Amino acid sequence: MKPETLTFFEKVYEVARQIPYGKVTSYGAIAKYLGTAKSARIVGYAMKGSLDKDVPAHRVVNKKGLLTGKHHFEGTNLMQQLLENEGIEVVENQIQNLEIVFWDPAEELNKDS
DNA sequence: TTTCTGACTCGAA
DNA sequence: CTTCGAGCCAGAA
Repeated sequence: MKPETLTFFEKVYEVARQIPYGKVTSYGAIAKYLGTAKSARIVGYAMKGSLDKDVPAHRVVNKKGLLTGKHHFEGTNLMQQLLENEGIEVVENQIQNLEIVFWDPAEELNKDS
């Protein structure tokens, strides 16, 4: 199908949907993978809509591993609970061992899908 | 149509 | 350490 028919949102969903269990990525990483590294904020905006989809939005955090989008989840610690449930350490809204659990779509994902 | 607002990021002051 | 501006795209008013 034509890429032009795919909106930025849809592309974000496809990438986010493929985040492996126990791993996380950043808005910027997804944006960069899509070719628009500077549109990281749009990725975040897209994630908000992804809450109604089969997208593990809780696995997407900002570049520093901070749970900046936790306020968009039901509770104040739901996002953290979900991450910890996957074996990810979260302290003070920040992911621990980020370098270990970080998943870069640009390196682990093929555009050919 | 324009204008504003965001789960962001980087660089500069 | 903090604060600001710019860049990006989509959707609502």
